[in-house]
Formats: sequence, structure tokens, C-alpha cells
Amino acid sequence: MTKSSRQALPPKRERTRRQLIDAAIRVFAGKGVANSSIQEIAVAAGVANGTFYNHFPTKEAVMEAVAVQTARTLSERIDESYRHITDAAERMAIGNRRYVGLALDHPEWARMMMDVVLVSPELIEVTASYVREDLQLGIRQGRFRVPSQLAAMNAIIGTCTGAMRTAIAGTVPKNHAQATATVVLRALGIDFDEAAEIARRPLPPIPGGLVPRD
Amino acid sequence: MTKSSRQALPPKRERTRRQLIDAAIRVFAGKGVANSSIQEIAVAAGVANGTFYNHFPTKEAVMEAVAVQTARTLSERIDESYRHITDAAERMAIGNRRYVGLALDHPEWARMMMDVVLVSPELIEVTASYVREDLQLGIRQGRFRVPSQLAAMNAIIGTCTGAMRTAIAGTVPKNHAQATATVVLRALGIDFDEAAEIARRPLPPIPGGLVPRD
Amino acid sequence: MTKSSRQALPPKRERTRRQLIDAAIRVFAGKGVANSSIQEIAVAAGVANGTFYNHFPTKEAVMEAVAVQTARTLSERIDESYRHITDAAERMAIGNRRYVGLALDHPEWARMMMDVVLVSPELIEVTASYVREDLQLGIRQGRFRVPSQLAAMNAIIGTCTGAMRTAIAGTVPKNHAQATATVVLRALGIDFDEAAEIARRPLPPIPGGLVPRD
Amino acid sequence: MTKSSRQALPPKRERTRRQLIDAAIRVFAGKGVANSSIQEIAVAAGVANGTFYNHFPTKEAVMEAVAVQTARTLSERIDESYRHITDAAERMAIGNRRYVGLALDHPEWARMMMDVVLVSPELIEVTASYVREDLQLGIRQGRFRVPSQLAAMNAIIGTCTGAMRTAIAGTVPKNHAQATATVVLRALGIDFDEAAEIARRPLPPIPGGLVPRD
DNA sequence: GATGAATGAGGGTTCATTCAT
DNA sequence: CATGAATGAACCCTCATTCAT
Repeated sequence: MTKSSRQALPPKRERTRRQLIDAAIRVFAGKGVANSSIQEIAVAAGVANGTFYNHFPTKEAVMEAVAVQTARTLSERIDESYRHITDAAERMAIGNRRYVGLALDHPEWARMMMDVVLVSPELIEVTASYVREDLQLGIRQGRFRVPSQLAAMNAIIGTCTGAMRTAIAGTVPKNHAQATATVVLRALGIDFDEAAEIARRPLPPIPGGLVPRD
Repeated sequence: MTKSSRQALPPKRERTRRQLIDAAIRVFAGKGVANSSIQEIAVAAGVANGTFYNHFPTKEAVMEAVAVQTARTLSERIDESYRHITDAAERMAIGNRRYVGLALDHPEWARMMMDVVLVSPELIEVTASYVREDLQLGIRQGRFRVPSQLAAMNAIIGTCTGAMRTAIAGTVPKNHAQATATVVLRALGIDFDEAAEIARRPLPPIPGGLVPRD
Repeated sequence: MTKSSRQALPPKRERTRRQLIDAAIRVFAGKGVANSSIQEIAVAAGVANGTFYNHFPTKEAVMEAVAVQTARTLSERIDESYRHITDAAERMAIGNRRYVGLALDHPEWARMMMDVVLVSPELIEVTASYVREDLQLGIRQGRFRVPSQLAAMNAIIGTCTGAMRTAIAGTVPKNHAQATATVVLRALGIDFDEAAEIARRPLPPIPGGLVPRD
Repeated sequence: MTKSSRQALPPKRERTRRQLIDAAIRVFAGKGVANSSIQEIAVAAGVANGTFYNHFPTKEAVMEAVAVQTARTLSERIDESYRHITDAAERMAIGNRRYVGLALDHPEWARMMMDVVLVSPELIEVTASYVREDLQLGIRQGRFRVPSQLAAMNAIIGTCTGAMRTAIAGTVPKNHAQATATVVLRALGIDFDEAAEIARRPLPPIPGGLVPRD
């Protein structure tokens, strides 16, 4: 077959797969992961329900794909936006505020992410790996002092997760994202005034926005 | 008839209700809340499925009952065990370690609690109210310094939740509970060495154990 | 016990029975016979559901009681209101208009009656017996001429039933009851102008109203 | 493949739908609409219960399909059989007798039809529209004189319905259909002797019989 | 008689998954 | 590969009915 001889990846199959993932994201965001059926995803993707199974063996599989794509996209964009920052504390404060801000600006999106993570907890590792690098950087820099890496990771992710949840749930104070970042920095050993100051620094811009299309 | 002359309430209904709640706890602990059906709960309680509906209109209703009973029992026992402690920091460190310890000692139980909370997030308030009192006590005592109460609550609960989740998921370092308490105290403004020291103090005993029957 | 020594009928049992029938009427009128449960009737009657079975062996039994009481009450009141009318045609026109008027004034009531009749068609005989007497009277008087009594009964009851149904369903012309009575009289052999005139004559008053309480 | 090259529509879906409708007709005729379950219909159709829901969202939906198909078939066959008759009175008398005859010859069928109509009364309109045309034709021809079209329609349909019901219920006189038609004609203003004569005229034949297969 | 908790058959509905076309 | 009809297990929930108190 002569098919596009230039591009190695067969484009048709890949496109359908992407349609399904995108559709899943929309459906999950709209009705929550638990209330979404495969049929709805197929309809939203504009394909027959049987087609789903040519790409994903099960619902969890598509959730995993959604989680991976979402987390990867998010992490990459955030990471890129502060590539020039070298202080681990500041990097941490930026990352934390990004996630809380996501929950404030796109609550359904954030809810979907957290839903997905709940079902396949190992997927949090995609995000966690970025966080861990900054944590380890801070430790190497002597900026952070923690009793154990695991406890520190739990503190960072748990605090942010909690902050996102309250942000999604309803009204939060104006300084929610800053306060969250401040608390995290303190948990990592930065003292109060400096933590608060770092958490107030302006966020670097993100060229294409944080959330792809929507 | 001599029946308990003091308590007038017909015991039958209440007993069945209790059977159902207990059965729900067992079933939830065994297969997770999401995978548990009402029929299974009824069977586990040794009653007909229709009986369930004489007591709870829906699965969420029984989950609420489970959550309330669980959280209340737990909170009360923990609270009672450190009634004599006046330092908010120490109180906090005890409470935190209790919950992490629960996840280490009774992972299915802990998993069940977290499942239930996820479905009806408002139920976390039962536990949170105890936490909040210690937080406010610490603030009044000048022990804690936080950028916002909400952020602090998120840090406490989020960090502990994360620690419980990792404890449930698999292997954690021996000092997991201590490290978690230390990090939380640091997030609240206690400095490292003191936080670590407080988190190492022995836990007061709990007379009847933390988890009722099992 | 001295119980009312005067009244022969034990009043308690009879009162409960009546409560149940009245409650059934209310519930049936409110939600339709098919959607009404025995439990609802018991609750509406203010008794325990088990009590129902001390009075009626089954749902149909209470429906029958409802139908008999309703039809009897209605028929008796209507009959009494035109006891002084001797012309069978006029009697017929009054009866027809009463029923159509019932559907116009108390649609839920009428709907309930028709529901009940549908489930136990033999109960229509309670009402039909009154109609039949007027039909036979008219035949004896030489006012009516019909090919068969059965066909005539079907015409009278069928036409009124249809008129009631359309009345319940929605908008009908102002003269609906009159037009219905006119058509029936014509089916029985009265010529147009006289039929129309008879159907326009004023209805005799009904002292206590047609429908008991409501 | 030679498949029917003319009709492009995929035949599978339509065939299953038809199976379901036919099965519903059989089941409804056998046990009454109210006592028929969707599962029974599915079994009778030889498909899985879930398949039902690929075609009808609810029991009422299949009832509607049944009613429409039944009423349409019936009306069309009857209509066609007297296409050559121009006198509205005779047309009316034929139609009336057809329906009463249906109840006499195929009581379960007739019962099913009436059951279905009871649940979705708007479906009677399919049949009523044919009746209405003859009524209006008669009025234009000066054959009929009625106080209101609605009352006349109620008389026609109500009388026939009643006659069908008594026919289904049990014994009726030999001239039942004729007597019914006579009474209806009289309600519409035809005088007795002519009405009786018209109602006695022979019925035009119906080529394939009135009821399809059974 | 009245009570009301318990029963359990039965019905409606969903949905992940299969498979012939 | 895509299609989409069919499948059937599993679930939720209702409610007439029973029965010990």
C-alpha cells in the first residue's frame, strides 16, 4: 500500500484513538467519570460503540489514556513555563499555584482529573515525578528539610489536592492559591515570611494556556 | 411483659438497622464502596433485600450512616485518649499518627472510610470539626501560624489522607506516621527539631482499641 | 366494657373500614388507581399497613368497595334530585348531564371512578341499573324506540363515558353536557328539536352537592 | 452478494423491531397490557431483554407502536373495503359493524386494542380521524344533524366501544352489530326505519381478512 | 383488631462486551 | 478497521403480603 509514505505513523487509527480520548475527556468532565458510559464516549467521538474496543480493551484503559495525556500535557506546559526558574522553592510555589488555579478556573476539568486519578491511583505518578524532581532539587539545594521524602510528597500532593477539592466545591478566599503554596513551602522548611513572599511572586505566563481546547 | 421497662423504643427495628450498617461496613471494606451492591449488603446482614429499603432509601444513605458512625466512633475514641493533653501541637501530632496508624493496622477499614468520604465529601466534616478545634487552639496558643485556616485544614487533612493512601497502597518506611506528623507540624509553623520531637512522643493508650469489632 | 350499648353495629371496625375507603378515594383521585399502593392508602388512612388486610383481602377488594360506595352515593343523590320528574327523556337528560358535569367540575374524581370501573367492569352495573330503569320507563312510555336494550345501554353509557373522557382530557365546548344529552336522546329516538330543548332545561338542585367532601 | 439490490436499508434492525411489535401484540392479547412485562415481550420475540431497549425506550413506546400499527392496518383495510360507498350513513354503518364484528370474532385482539388505547388515549386519534371524515361527510351531505361534532364523535366511538366491550365480555344478541350501528345512525339523525335498513345491508368483503395473521 | 417490620418475587433499566457483516 | 445490533448479567427498587407481637 502506498499510504502516506512520509509519516511513519498510520494516521487513521491514531486519529480515531485521539477522538476517543478527547471525547472521553469531554464526557468525563461533563458528568463525572462514574456516570459516564462507553456508549456515550463513542457517541461523543462520533464513532460506533464497537469501535471503542478496537482501541481500548476496557473503560479503565481509556481512563488511563485520558489521565496520562492530561497529566502529561499539564505537567509539560507547567514545567516549560518555569524552566528558567532555578530556585526549587519558587518552582514549587509556581507548580502548586498552577494546580489550585486550574481548579479555580476550570473546575470540571479539575474534577475530571481527580476522578480519573482516584480510579487508577498509579497514574498520579506522571504528575508526581515532576513534583519529586523539584523536591529533590530543593533538598540538594539545602532549601528543603524534610523527615522523609514520602511524607514530603504526601504533604505537597495532599495539600494541593485538598486545596483543589475545596476550590471545586465552592467559595474559597481570594488568596487560596497563595495560601496553599505558602503552607506547602512551610511544610518543606521555608520560614513563614519568605514562604509568603515567594508565594506572592507573579506567575510566569503560559503561551497556549493551561488547558488545551475545551 | 417485663421487657426493658426503662427503654421504651422497640428494639427490633434498631437492631436490623444496626445489622445493615455493620454489614455495609464489612462489605465496603471487602470490595470497595463502588463495587458493593445493596443486595450484597442485605445478604451480609442476613435480611431480605427489600428490608434494606425499610431502613435506607438509597446506597448513599447507608454510606452516610456508615460514615457518620465510623467517623464519630473514631473521633470520639481518639479525642478521649488525649483529653489530658493541652498543647495543640502535641494533640495534633497524636491525631495525625492515629489516622496514619489506622491505615497501617487496618488498611481495609481505612480504605472503606476514604471511599465513603469520597462519595459524600460533606461527611469529612465530622472528622474535620475535631481537627479544626485543635488548629484553632494552636493558633490561640501562639503555637501555629498559618496564612489561612482553610489552607491549614487542607494541609492537615490532605497530608494525612495522602499518608493513609500510601500506607494502604503498600510499603512505607517505618517512621511513616511520625514523618507525616512532623511535616504537618512544620506546615503549621513548628520548627523542625521540635516537630520531630513531638512526633516521637509516645501515643496515649486507647482502652478498647481504635476499631470496634472487626 | 360498656361500649355504646345503643348502636348495634360495632363502631370501631366500621370506622376503620370507612377511613380506608375514604383514604383510597383520595389516593386514587390523586395519583390514579394504577399508581396507588396499599401502603399509601394505609398511610392516608392513618393506620398501619397491616391493618388494611383486616378489612380487605386485596387491592381489588378495596377498589370494589370504593366503586360501590362512589357509584351508590352518586346514583342515589342524582336519583333523589329528580325523583319528581316523570318524563323518562327528561330524567335521562338530567342524568347524562350530571355525569358530564361531574367530569367538568371534579376531573380527578371522575377519572378515579372511570379507573376503578375499568379494573372491575362489573361494578358499572351499580350505575347501569339506575340508567336501565329510566331506559325501560321511556320504552314503556313510548318515548324511546331502540333496536335492542343492550345497544341502547351501550349508547347511553358509552356516549357519556366518552364525553367524560374528553371533558377530563381538556378543553370542551361550553355546551358539552347539553350536546351530549341531546345526542343520547336522539339515539333513543327523540327528535332533534325536542331533544335539544329537553337538554336545555334547568337541572334540579342537589342539596348537599354531588361529590361528598373533597 | 445478491441481497435485495433495491432496498438499501439494513434489514436486521427493522426485522427485530417487527418481531418485538408482533410479540407485544401476542403477549398483550394473551394477558392484557397491564399484566404484560417487557421481559415477556422480549422472550416472546426470541430476543434478549436488553434488545428491547435498543428499540423502545419504554413499555409505552412499544404500546404506541402496537397501537399505531394495529389501528392503521385496521382502518386502512376497512376504509378500502368501502371505498366505493358514497353515502356517509352507509359508510358509518359499515365501519361500526366492522369494529363490533372484530370484537365478536377476535375478542382477545379487540381487548388488546382497547387496552392499548386506554393507556395512551391519544392513539385513538388514528382511528378517530377516519371516523371524523365520514361524520363530516355526512354533515356536508345533509344526512347527519348533530349538536356538536365532539358530542357526535363521542357518541359514535363511545357506543361502539361499549358494544365491543359487551361483546368481549360475553353473550350478546345475534343482531348486536346491527343494533349498534342502528343506534349510532339514530344519534346522528337518521330515522329509525332507514337506520335499521342501512344497518342490515350486507358488508362488503375484505380481501385478506380484517386481522392480519394471528 | 391493630401494628409495622420483614419478606422476596418481580419488573424496569443500564451497560460492558461480543461478533457477524 | 469500523460498524452497530444483540447480548445478558447485574442492579435498583416497588409493593402486595405475611406474621410475630
